[in-house]
Amino acid sequence: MATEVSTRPKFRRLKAEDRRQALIRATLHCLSRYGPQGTGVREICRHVDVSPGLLRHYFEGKDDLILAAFKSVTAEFHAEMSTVLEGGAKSPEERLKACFGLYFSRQVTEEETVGAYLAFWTMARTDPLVHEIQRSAYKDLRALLEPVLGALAEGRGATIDERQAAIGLIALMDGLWLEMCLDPQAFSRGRAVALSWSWLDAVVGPGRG
Amino acid sequence: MATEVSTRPKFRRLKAEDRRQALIRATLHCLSRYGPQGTGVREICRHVDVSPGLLRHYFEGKDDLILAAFKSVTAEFHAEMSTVLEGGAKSPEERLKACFGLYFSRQVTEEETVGAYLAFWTMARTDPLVHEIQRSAYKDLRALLEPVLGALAEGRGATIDERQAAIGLIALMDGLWLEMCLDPQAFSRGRAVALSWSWLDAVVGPGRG
DNA sequence: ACTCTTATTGTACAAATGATCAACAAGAAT
DNA sequence: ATTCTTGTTGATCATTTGTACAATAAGAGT
Repeated sequence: MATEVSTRPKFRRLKAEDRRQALIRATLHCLSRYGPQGTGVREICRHVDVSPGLLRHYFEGKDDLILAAFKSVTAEFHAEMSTVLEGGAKSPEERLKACFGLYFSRQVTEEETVGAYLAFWTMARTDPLVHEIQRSAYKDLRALLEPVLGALAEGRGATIDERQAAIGLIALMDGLWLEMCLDPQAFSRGRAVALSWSWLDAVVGPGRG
Repeated sequence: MATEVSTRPKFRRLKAEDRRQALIRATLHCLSRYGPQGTGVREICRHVDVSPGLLRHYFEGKDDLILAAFKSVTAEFHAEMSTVLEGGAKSPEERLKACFGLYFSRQVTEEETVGAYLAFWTMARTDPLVHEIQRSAYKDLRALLEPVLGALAEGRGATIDERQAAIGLIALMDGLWLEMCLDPQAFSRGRAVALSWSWLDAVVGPGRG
């Protein structure tokens, strides 16, 4: 019997960007699942099967990692919202339907984001960097929604204040989303979507329902 | 010169309930101002000018204290909402106006509650006890709103699903409140109130505006 | 004055935290 | 094969955390 001298590698070297992404994903996972308390350097690195010391090779520290995670989340969300709301050919109704789908379906079901957002919002209150990300993410979403709402109103022969309508819709969606995450049994996903639609109908005039 | 033998007390003994309340208030203050990270046993007790050890005399531990703080907040909020929404003689419009006043004025201006709520919501995702408080607080608020919304609709000759309307209004208010707290410059308090009214008008039919 | 209850203190301990860094080895380049 | 770069390790440090507890003294009752 041959002595197993084939020393298999004790670890694998990953490309810088891959490792970064892995660490960020693990951070989001911990933040969502265990909250800020349970999101320690060791816990994060354990999820990537990596030594705690490695964190500092890719990030300046824990805070920097969490900041990067927030940036990642908002960027991804904005990208998805972009493709959904700027879909050129589709009608405003279709775009908004897809928007509601993003808001109420995936994020809630996977249950992988609420905890992270709660953590980010908490940090945004004391950390200027985090606050700025939150601020611009909100502004970007509003900017995406305004023209769609304008088009919807125009199509229905109504005149609205796009800015105000966007603010209202975002608040409604955020509120529904948050309460849905905090207690999934409070009301169904379908009701959240229906409430969003009825709000729209009320603001821009009823569609062909 | 008389030697100042008058040994003034090194500390004052307070009535149990007073000390409890003081500790709870300090906890909320820290939670709001510094976030969960900055809310340690030592920091809390420093705000009450009390030794760290005293905490365990009134509470089973830090978690118990925070739980008590959450109970306190929700109880106070419910009490205020009760007096405002159940005001017998007043019209539904007047009651809701007062409700908006509570939601958007005091809590936001003082800026003493967002941080606490974010912390509680975070805990609610992992701690069943906290989750139950959050759950019942939501249910209670909804129960307070439903009859008022029903009366408002009836007064305007409309028929609505009170439950659904309450869910929508709460979500809208929570969303507006949250975004207002996260970035006070995003929109004004007046706009938040106006948006709430326009939502109501849209749902139950326009009032004499 | 004296006693007695107990609110309050202050130190100390064990565990967990984020950060540090010298040593190691994987894998590409030669 | 050998060298070289650097991604990775793992033990360690200084703090900070929540908790425990024996000692102290405030303040009411007598």
